[in-house]
Amino acid sequence: MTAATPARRHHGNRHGRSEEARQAVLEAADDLLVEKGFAGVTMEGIAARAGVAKQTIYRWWSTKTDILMDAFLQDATEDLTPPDSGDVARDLSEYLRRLAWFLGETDSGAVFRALIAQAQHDPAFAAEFRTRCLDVQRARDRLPLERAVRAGQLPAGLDVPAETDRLVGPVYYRALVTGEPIAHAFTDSLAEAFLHHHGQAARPGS
Amino acid sequence: MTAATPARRHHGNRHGRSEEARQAVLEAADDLLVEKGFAGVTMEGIAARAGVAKQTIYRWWSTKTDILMDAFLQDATEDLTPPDSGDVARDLSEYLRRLAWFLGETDSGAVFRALIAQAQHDPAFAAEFRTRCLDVQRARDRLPLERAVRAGQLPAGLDVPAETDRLVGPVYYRALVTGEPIAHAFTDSLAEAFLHHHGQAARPGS
Amino acid sequence: MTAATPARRHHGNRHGRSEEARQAVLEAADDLLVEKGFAGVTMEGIAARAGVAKQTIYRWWSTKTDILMDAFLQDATEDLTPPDSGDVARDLSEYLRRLAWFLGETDSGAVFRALIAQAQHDPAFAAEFRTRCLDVQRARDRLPLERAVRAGQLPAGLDVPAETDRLVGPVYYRALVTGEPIAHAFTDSLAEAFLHHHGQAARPGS
Amino acid sequence: MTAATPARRHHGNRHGRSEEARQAVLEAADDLLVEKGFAGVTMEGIAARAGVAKQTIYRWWSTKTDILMDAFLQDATEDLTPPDSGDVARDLSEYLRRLAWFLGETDSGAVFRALIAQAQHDPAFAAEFRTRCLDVQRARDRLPLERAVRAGQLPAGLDVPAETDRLVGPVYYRALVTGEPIAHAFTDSLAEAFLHHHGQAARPGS
DNA sequence: ATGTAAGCGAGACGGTACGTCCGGTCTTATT
DNA sequence: AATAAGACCGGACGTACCGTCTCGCTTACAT
Repeated sequence: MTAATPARRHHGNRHGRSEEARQAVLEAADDLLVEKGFAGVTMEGIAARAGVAKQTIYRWWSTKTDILMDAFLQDATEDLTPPDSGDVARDLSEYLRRLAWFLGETDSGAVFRALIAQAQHDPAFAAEFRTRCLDVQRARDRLPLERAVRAGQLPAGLDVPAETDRLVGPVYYRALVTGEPIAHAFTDSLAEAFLHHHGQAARPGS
Repeated sequence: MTAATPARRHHGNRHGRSEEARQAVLEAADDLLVEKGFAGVTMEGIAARAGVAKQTIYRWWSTKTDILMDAFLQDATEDLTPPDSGDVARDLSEYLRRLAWFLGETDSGAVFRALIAQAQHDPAFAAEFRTRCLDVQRARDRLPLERAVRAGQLPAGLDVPAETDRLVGPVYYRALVTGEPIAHAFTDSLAEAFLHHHGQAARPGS
Repeated sequence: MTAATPARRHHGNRHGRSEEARQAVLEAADDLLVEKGFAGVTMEGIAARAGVAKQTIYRWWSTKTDILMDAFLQDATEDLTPPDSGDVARDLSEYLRRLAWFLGETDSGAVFRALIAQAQHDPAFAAEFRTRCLDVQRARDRLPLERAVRAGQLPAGLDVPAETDRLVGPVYYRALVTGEPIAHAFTDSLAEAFLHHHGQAARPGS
Repeated sequence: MTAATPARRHHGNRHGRSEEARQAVLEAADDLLVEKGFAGVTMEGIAARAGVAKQTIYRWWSTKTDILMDAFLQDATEDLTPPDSGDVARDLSEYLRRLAWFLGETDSGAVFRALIAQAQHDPAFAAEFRTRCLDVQRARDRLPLERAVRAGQLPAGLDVPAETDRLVGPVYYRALVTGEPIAHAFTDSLAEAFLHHHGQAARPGS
């Protein structure tokens, strides 16, 4: 938590909510998802594991997916930050590998997949999810290409959002739809084909 | 319904199940999904709308997603058949357009997305879903490239499954993750980039 | 249960409810009232102790007091039947003693007091309680005087309901309001004063 | 309350409790009981209506019935004071009429009935209620007979408490149990029978 | 033709989780 | 030191579905 904050420890308080309770809820939700799967994430279960009253949960979140969104926002950045070596080829390739790992192997990635799944089931949630979570994620996904354009390594007129979708799309597809493990060869060749198509020769020693 | 079977109308039957009940259940599940969303699809609701006893549903299906899988298998082929004009460029482009439309606009597509979503939430279901539904779908997705290879329009050594994933991945990504409408320009340029990369010049008049 | 009915034992049934569940609920409610007091009678507690689902309770009863009414109706008659020796003085005296014992000492009496209490708190309940329980009880209370009138031991024009209230009123008052134990002397002198006032000399050997 | 205290309006106070808050709570509880019935009297509701913090209530009262007891003690005396004309017959008859009206028609009477009801549900409360409220009330109920004995209008050896219970018992019974309206004829004949039994002829012109 | 057995609509059952309400406790800032 | 405000934990409320069960009816085959 905010390291600056000294010992907290309070139950109920006129001014503001309990940070302790907030953390406990987010962690409980996260843990339950990983341990028992999405169906195992229940409001009752979260409350019990977090040692928190249901009312406290409903005071600050409206649904369990709302909680998972908060948990995701708190954790995702740690696991998934695009590298920035200055070399497009290397950065792109590395980022796609990292994205594949994030989506398929990490706890945050599991939360993310659960949220995307829920967005299929519930349009209202989908809208909120896109605003609060997905836009952040997509901005991260665009970073490698944006940097390369700024650095002059890619043409200035490049349609970065569309090109990003083409690059990361197959990775998400594998993670979400086929569920296959994603080998480095797969992501590397995605990067290579992209750079080749845009007149950027693959680096010899890649 | 199996056209051979004449008018049925029966309650109970020693030998074999009621085709009437089967159809009613599949349609009820489909309708509920479209009308009320995934959360609105409940066993009780299906039973009530189909005019069928819950026990009859449980006799033949184990979960509501099991029902939706049957509904999908019955409907999907009608909506999504790859074209076969003999021209790779034209067929590929057309198929990607059709896939985008299917995933984003049709009722069957909505069912498909719901099933993919459920596969995120439930690994056991995921396995069954992949065997029963996804493999069929992926086979369909591979058809254009497979035909082109057979016809000599693409190199014989092409890794068709991987290349297919790279082609359709961005379409699924748009449909499942971003939820954006998918313009023809997007799918067309996917096809074009693919053909260009494999030494197949885009047709002049495309 | 109707002793004639053979072995029952069923879970769910198109035709009619489970007698087993019904009994279990009534007994659980009764037991909880005696053991833990009125506040200890909760729908959850009844369900848990009866080994019954809450939904099953709500299917047949609307409130916990509704359950207690059924429990009362089933048990009260056993504990409280007016004697009929043919001698007014003896019967009246005996009945008042028995009534005092019933209200103050028995489990059924405790249920009855709880219901009267609830009737103070809830007018809608009061109406139903009076119709379903109290009228039965008052009819019982009137029996000794009615028999005496029929037997010619009391004047034919006697206002039996009003006289009954005057007789039993003090007993209920002691039981409900003061909570004091009710000595035989108290009820006996009630009977004696009543008979004396109506020109009926007290029996010598009472 | 303490009429001496001047105008107030304060939040917090170094010296003693807020008389304002006390009054507001008692009135809120009273009003809620009359408006919404016993179930509508909740600590939260009282606090909200009185514009008082829950903690303030809990500082001075332990339960909502504790509040209602205070409210009763504050109001009851106003509504129910035994008359003292010097004539037993008249005073007794008048007091029973007044008691019937108090129990059945007044707001204080409604509070009193609610407290008696609660005493059925909760033995601990019953004990406190009898000490703090009921003894006062019974003392009031005994007054007419006590005065008559002192004035020589009734025999000196009369068991006043028991006789009082016999007199008022039927009135409480009608008010609490049957819920019927209590006609003057009913109370008058109670008084008459009592006096007749104790050798006191009814006054001719009553 | 008739008995038997499987599938059927109906619906009660024991459960789990839902989202809400209230009870009582605690902390904070104010007066 | 007492107050208004209100967040906190706990637990009962009444509801919605879950998946299982029993029931009595309908039907088609196998006697």
